[in-house]
Amino acid sequence: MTLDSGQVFHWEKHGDGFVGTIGDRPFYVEQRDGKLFFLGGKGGLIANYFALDHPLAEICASFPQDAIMNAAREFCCGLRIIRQPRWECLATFICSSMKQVAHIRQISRALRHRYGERHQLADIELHSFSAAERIARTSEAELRACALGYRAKNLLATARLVASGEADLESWSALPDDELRPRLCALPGVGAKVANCVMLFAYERLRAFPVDVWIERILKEKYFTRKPRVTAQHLRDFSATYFGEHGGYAQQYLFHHARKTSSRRRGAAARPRWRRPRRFVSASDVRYDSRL
DNA sequence: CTCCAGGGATGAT
DNA sequence: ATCATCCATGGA
Repeated sequence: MTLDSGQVFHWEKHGDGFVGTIGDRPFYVEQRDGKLFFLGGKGGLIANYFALDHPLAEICASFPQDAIMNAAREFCCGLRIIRQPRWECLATFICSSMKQVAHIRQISRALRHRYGERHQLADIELHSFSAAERIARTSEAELRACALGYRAKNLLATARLVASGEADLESWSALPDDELRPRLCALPGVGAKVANCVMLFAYERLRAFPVDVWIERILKEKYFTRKPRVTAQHLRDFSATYFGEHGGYAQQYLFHHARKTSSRRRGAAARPRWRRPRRFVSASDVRYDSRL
């Protein structure tokens, strides 16, 4: 559920699990019987990436108690906000504007296969995400060949700022939210929404509350029912306070629940419901399995 | 076929 | 501050 929730776009289904890279290390991961089995690299890296130390029960308890939030909380049981590498997260969300999740995955794949490093894991071939330095050396025309469209110019310009060190994404982790956000928004192709996504998914700012078309629809239809003319300012103030200290988590639960249960998706209602695990997977549940 | 998607930059009120 | 328009592409 975590890897299919629209926060990260490069993990691909393989057998009963997923293959992908954490930084520059290839992994296969598979959740089975309340444990997380893996192949490749070290378990500690996985536990950190999947944020298995986040106190999920406490976080979910901090969400507001209302009908919409309760439904999302139950539907998304076990979903975590993971710790993504900064550049990888920033680059993919620059590419995300006016794109469906399925196509963002396609763009991520095109960039990785063209500019990422190739890895071998057992008989599986996979590519890590393209370094900023590598993308900075390409051209806008070449990026457009990856189906980036008008986003190519922004990705290239931001890659060059990051590669040159002018935008030092790692050192920015020490900044408070109200200084980090304007730094991100100053990058080409980064506005309020993408900045909040990067803060939430790559800087562990769990209050950051990205408002995309789905969340805006939920806020207006469910929380501001029959109140036309809600200003963007009002929506910002509301989402910044109402959902509490882990507002970003709440936002991800609302997003994933809405996307997976939307009546527009054929057969969504007939889909078998997620079963609540006996307890959340934690860092002590990570198992290496060479047979995988 | 049509509709719309995890938006941002720019310029006009 | 709020709004209109343009920007490319392909999934549903």
